[in-house]
Amino acid sequence: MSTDFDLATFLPYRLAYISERVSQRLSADYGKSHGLSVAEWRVLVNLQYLGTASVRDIQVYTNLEKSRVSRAVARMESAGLVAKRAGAKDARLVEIGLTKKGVATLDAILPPAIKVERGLLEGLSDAQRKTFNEVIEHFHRVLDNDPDAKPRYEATR
Amino acid sequence: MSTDFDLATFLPYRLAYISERVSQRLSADYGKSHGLSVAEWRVLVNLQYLGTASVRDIQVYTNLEKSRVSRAVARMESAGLVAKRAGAKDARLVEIGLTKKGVATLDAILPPAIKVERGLLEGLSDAQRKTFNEVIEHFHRVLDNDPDAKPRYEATR
DNA sequence: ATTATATCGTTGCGATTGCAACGAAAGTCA
DNA sequence: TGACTTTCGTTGCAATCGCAACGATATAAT
Repeated sequence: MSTDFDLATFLPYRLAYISERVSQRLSADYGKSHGLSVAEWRVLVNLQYLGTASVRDIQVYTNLEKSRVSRAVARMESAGLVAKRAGAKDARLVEIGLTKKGVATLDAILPPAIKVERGLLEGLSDAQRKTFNEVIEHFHRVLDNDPDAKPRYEATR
Repeated sequence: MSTDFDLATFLPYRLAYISERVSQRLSADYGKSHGLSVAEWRVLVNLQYLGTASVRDIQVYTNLEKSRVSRAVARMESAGLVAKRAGAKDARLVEIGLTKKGVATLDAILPPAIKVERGLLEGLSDAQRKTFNEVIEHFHRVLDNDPDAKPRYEATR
């Protein structure tokens, strides 16, 4: 029977497409200039926000799979951007923090990213921005109540 | 100096996160039941929409890299979902079309996907939906005018 | 016609991914 | 204390990815 279906107007596709495009634009800055991957970018940014964090912390905040975080951190350690040491209280945890070089990289990388975001939001009214955020939050709530969806913050994945 | 920066409120991250979550929810349906990847799902859906298409057509419509399309089509051919034959007019092109099995799979896969979309959009006012689409379109326009962004439809990539 | 250029689809390659399994280190309960 | 369970981070593995290079075909230029 196959109903006529246009991918271009399909919400999940539209979300994926705009998301990819924005992400690609961001990495045009931090990828070229500093050779960072998306995962590494997210980890870097979160370390600044969290100060010191375990792999698990980062995993939750960045919504990245834990082996991806682990490997991103390993690469960044080799690159001298972060430092790792065994947890003081809990030896299972690893305390990860930014090095000076990491902070410097962050300071070089963050402004252009913020600039891109500003460029995207410019020209929108406050009402439009507000509604946009409300709608996204609505999507999340729908998924929160959907047993087949992944939880918003997942412990182990 | 590192300004305080919260990833959670950063637009590109919010887009990536909701997009991932929705996509994950979708594939919970078509992935489990039919073993399809995201690429294969998009190709399948577009073949129904386009009728017969070349790799290049699909590449443009689905916004997937061409080798990804090529491999997705190859896998789907092995699975008996699509049929390939050399182009009649232009021998460089490949004419790809759905088989009966492909159509049947599509008919099994599309309704749940549409249902998920409906669930997401339910509870929103028409005004909210309209604004949401306008905002996304605005993002695209900003990127269209950004020389560092990837074109909306790219010829070869 | 011949040469040069462009397009299409596939494939080799190295890198990255997610998943599952694992050892190490807490935590729980008797 | 000792046995069992849970949590944390890493790693092996197979699958997938994007990029670049390629052969094949078509188009353009002279």
